[in-house]
Amino acid sequence: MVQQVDDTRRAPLNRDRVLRAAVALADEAGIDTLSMRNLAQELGVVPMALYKHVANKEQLLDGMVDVIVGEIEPPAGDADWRTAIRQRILSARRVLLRHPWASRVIESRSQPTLVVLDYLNSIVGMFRAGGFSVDLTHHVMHALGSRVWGFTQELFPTSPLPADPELQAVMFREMAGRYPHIAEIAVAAHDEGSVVGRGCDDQFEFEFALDLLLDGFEKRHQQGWTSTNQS
Amino acid sequence: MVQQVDDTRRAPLNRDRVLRAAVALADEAGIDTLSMRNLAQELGVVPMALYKHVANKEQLLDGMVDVIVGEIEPPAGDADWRTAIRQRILSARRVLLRHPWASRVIESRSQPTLVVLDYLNSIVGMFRAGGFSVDLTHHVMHALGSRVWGFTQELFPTSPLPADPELQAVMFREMAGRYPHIAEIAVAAHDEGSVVGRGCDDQFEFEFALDLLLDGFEKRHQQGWTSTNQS
DNA sequence: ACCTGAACACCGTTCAAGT
DNA sequence: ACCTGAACACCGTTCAAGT
Repeated sequence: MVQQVDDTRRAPLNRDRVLRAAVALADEAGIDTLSMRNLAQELGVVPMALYKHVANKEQLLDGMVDVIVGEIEPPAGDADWRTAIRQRILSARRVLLRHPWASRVIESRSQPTLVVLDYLNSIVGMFRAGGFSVDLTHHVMHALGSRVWGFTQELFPTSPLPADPELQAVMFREMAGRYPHIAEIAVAAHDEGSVVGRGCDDQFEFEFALDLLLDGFEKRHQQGWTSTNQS
Repeated sequence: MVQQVDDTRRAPLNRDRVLRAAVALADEAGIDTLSMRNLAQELGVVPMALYKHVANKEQLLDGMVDVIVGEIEPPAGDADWRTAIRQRILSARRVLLRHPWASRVIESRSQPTLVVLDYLNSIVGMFRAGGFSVDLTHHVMHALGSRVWGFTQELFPTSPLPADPELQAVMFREMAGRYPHIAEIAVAAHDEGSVVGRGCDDQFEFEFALDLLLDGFEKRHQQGWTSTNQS
């Protein structure tokens, strides 16, 4: 039995097994726990054995992003540009929600991989297929920014509230005194009448901003906007 | 002379001197070079001496963000909400461009400091003063995201092009073959007729996206949008 | 030729010994 | 009581010694 476990672990390593183990480790233990040393231990090999399949840690992270991109659904062929892009981005978002570390890793990449370029190229192509000019498509991709991956840079990560409800109330009263405007919109986050902000509906916020952007894209497209003829 | 330098360095440390030295070190040598050990050396003290003024490295980074926020211009009192907010955000952007490490550090914070809350509170207040409902202001702040700081999460940092123009041409031809849509919009980045994308006008892209968002905010405000009455 | 243990050059932070 | 050197528990990666 122990022998069998050893055999499994000693199954020949390859790049794919390394990457999948890295994704699994990051999913389970968090990205901070993902070190070359920990990953090697997880795979039952010596740390240096990893360096035969990835040149260094940066390339490991690149490969992990590629695994994630592979999980994004291909575009629905029949829909108009707006719904097709919307669906694709929301699919990317579902993938990122399954892998909470992924947005941080994506942000940290300095060079896109071929797989990433494929994904971006296909999104760009969807705007072009929808009749967008090269010029407008360019600016629209910039405006989308990290939202093509399905994530927004939040102002600050939803700070976990203290468990003690009394302490919550104290914190909230302090907030309301010093930061009345923030307190106001924190309460507006939900309409169940609770006094304390319990965090927001991230999905709603994401779609609100995405649709607002798509509205603007559509309008400029219809108006024949170009970077040189704008008012 | 040497004595005098030593005296300067041994001037009593305080939190402010530590933070300013950290900002200066990050500006000059990059955020990766900013370690507690390097910072201490820069200040001519032993590493552990820093821990009397900041609890740990996280708090040092928090303090550095506070320094940056202090450089953002206060709001112009007389303008309408749209121009006032626009000006403020573009001021924040100029600050961030002076401190290239700042956006990454801001993103990495897990709890906003009091100074950061002050800044955000004042932005929220600007929407409220412009007549925005609490509800709409809430969603609008989310849609703005990191743009209230004056930065966009780029899809991938402008990868420095190889110096060799011949190598550039080869790379571009490969790109055009594999990623025709990306190649197309890369060329559109500028109209000087060069074949190779030389990076984009970041300021133009930022303002394009910001104005598109502000347009959308204005429209929804005028229409009396609420999260419950939307079509 | 392949594999890998030890070592290198770093981290942030703890802790106990020295003043 | 204050200050600080040494040490701890980590990193990613190099390199040379062992098979």
